[in-house]
Amino acid sequence: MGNQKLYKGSLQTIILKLLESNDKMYGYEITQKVKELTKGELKITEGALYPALHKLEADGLLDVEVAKVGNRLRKYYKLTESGTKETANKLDEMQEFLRTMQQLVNPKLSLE
Amino acid sequence: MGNQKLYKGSLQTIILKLLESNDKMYGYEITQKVKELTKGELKITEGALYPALHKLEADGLLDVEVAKVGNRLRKYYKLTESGTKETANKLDEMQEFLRTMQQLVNPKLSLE
DNA sequence: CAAATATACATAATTTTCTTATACATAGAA
DNA sequence: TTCTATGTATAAGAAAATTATGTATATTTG
Repeated sequence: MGNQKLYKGSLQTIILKLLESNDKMYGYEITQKVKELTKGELKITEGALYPALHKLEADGLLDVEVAKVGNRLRKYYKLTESGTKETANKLDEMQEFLRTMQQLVNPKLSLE
Repeated sequence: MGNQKLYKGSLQTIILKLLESNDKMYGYEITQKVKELTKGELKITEGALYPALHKLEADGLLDVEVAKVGNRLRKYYKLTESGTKETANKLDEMQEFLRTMQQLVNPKLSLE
């Protein structure tokens, strides 16, 4: 907590992208994967993650499948068909955002 | 309206960066400059812009100077000393964000 | 000349998306 | 046995937008 350098709105994109790469994942696994990929720089908090997963599911972008491992619950999420499409859209939007920020922050680069 | 592709939290950085490049600007001018630099892709709405300017001013990052042009008001904003420092911080954070997103979205690239 | 558009500021209600704190429960390590 | 890890969840509140108005002057266009 407290070290968040993420702009708001990017969490959905991260979740979707991870599910595109990893087929199915559960919540806790996502938090660990993000920590690993960013070498600890970024920590996804549960308070942000679970509501986001629930929303993506409610919006029909994710399917959920409950598994019991030992005596504990896991909820595996995977992309639906429309989730796969939306992932592509979100990634495009992110590229667009990066380009836009580049134009604003370093206009010289876009002249050539 | 409606075409916003900005992640929340990036508007402050944009404003600060523009003021770093242009010394002093007024609100409407900022909206036009952003439109120009992004070739119309990005439109800063007043409902976001003016509260953001007021907050930056309240936080001591901007100074304001009211000018009368014809019969109309203009409020010119410029960076204070601490605003200049904060601009550097915000730009660093943005670079950090870009790197983090790169690690998450295209992990292959960060291997080399 | 009238009407539409551009210039210029502002705020209020609402929504989205976080942070922070709390809660519950099992499993493993110290 | 206590601390940490694993695993999910929600509630209160804050931050930062969107959307919709409101007010006023200046300019362009039909």
